[in-house]
Amino acid sequence: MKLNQAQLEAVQYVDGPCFVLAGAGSGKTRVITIKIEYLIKNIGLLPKQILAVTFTNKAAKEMQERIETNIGKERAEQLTICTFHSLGLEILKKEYIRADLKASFTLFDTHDQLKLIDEIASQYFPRDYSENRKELLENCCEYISNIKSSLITLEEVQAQNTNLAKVFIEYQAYLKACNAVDMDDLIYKSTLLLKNNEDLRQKWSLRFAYILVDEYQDTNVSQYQLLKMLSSYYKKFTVVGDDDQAIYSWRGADSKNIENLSNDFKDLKVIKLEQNYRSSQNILELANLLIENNDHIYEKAIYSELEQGEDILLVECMDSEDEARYIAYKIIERRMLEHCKWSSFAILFRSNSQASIFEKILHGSNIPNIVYGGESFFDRAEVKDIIAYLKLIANTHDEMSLMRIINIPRRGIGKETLTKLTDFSKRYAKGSFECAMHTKFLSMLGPNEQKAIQEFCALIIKYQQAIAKGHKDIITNLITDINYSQYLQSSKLSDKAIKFKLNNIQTVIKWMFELMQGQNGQKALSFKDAVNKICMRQMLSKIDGEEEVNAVQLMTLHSSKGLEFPYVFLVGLEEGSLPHKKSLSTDAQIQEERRLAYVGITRAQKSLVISYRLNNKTVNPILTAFDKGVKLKKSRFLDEISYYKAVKKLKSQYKNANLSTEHKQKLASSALDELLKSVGSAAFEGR
DNA sequence: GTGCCCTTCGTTTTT
DNA sequence: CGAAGGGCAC
Repeated sequence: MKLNQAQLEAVQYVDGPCFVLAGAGSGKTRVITIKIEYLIKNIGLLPKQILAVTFTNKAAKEMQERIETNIGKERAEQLTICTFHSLGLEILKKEYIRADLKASFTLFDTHDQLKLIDEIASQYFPRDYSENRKELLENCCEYISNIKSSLITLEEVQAQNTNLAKVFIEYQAYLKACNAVDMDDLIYKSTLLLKNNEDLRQKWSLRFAYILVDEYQDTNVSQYQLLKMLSSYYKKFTVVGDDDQAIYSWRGADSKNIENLSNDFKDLKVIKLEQNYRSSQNILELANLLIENNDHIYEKAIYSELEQGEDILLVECMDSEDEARYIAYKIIERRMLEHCKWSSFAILFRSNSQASIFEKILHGSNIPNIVYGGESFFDRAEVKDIIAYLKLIANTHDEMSLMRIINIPRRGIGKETLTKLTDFSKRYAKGSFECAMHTKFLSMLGPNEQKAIQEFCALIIKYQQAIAKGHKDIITNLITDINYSQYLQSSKLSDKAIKFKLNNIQTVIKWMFELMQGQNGQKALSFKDAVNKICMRQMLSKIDGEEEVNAVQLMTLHSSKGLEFPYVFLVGLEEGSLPHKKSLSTDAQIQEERRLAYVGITRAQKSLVISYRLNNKTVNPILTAFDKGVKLKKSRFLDEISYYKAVKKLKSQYKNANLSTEHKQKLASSALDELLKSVGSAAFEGR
């Protein structure tokens, strides 16, 4: 496929800063990949001089693969294609001394972070803490994250002299004591580092002769500053973005960065990509109608030369279960009409919690499905445990991990001993692990506790030494070494649950192994780097070994960004759900919710089904009492797209009232199951 | 120090 | 209802 005029211009403009305003489905990823190829083949840049920043790991991986097919694996591997966060990690890894870290620094994940903030907040806000802890915690987290994403310095925070500021200062101090950084620090610290040190700025900006940034509308102040500093020598970059798809303002992203760009770079070249190659006319028409209700920085008009396409369906459902059944039915219907992969279907929702009902009904209907994202895997106790072990081995200063696992499995180290340890560590201002090995500390304990502590420390050190000697495979011994399965067995769980948990642990171990071996053309990582990658949720293979499976894709609107699917179901279009009830108060919030809906609609290539529920009845009748507003109201976004005009057909066949018992039965999971069997599901596999 | 029972809560998005 | 975490009793 050839490039159109605008795309070609975007690829060939290499003389200075360039902003590509790329509407949904306008081939922006293609422009980036082809531009990289162009920079190497026509401009003569070396692959290692090029940096491409994406927003998610998934996008980075995809881009890497695409480029590989264009310029060959060997050259593609020398490119730097990563997220802002991994770039930050890279910088901190190289400049750890200047960043006031030890080489073995590790990452605090969201759990560690929350626990720590909880602890600190309880000291500074004792009253609020007992009254509305959750809200307080949320505020503190938000505050800390805001400071970092807005690039506010520690000195500036200190000057605020508020309790929140004190929480921030103590939080940072604790992280430092743990020789750890949090997610936001990866960008915050590396940006400050380059900002305050001319030599480092020089060094890093010399390294990248050309920088490309995808999803630019979702960058925050710190990320933008980082881009500015990294490009300060050559001043050549291309950022690609679409203000209509800005959906991360809650994370500090600010599409004002788009405006700043033209202020900061007077010679900025702006190129608009307005032709959509993804969606049918009907889908695009609907998307445009919706997004017209938002404010825009640059006007743009997306158009498509594709066919009119199928009618968009708007489906009214009784409740979630009906909605899920209807979708299951539609999927099977489609598969009977034409050959298509399960993975051609996507179900998109506002929040992760909406996934489970679809998962359940699809599963009951023998429809393979995969739920993307959702932190559930990393929320499991056994996964947190094993990761804590890995983190502690990588970095013995990590107090959070130490405290988590010092008595898991049970070693007879209880509250008493831990209080002693904490006190000792405070008194001598040393890390707990160091103190735990101190004879003076050990002498304070009874013989059993002494032995337990010593054995624990010896275990950690044993692994550290083995890893230092390069025995990568030793981590596979860790689980047996600590007797984790025995620990699980003593917890009177079912055999099935134990097996499941052990399997989860094996998954983590497998990731570690893969990362350290360097599979899929990735370079082999050190133990410590592998641990950090896992903390960043950057593993090579999927959870449960589910590679690119042929299954219906279930995901949030946020994680659907950048993807496309032939058949899309956009579900739960009700007030409170989309727009979300927590985002109703300001117009800016509503606009962001509207963009979310826009992102959802524009994922669809051929067919789009939008559904909403009439009732909030959950699977659980008792919960209905809890949700006393049983009736749901149609989303305002549905009014805005005035479906009598844009949506060609209003399908209300699924209203409960109109549905005969027989019909309903047919739609029930068991019937779907039979329907599928009677046709022979094997006939529909593949293509 | 461990284990069990009780309360609480279900209200968003992710590197 | 069901998970998860805190508190309390052995």
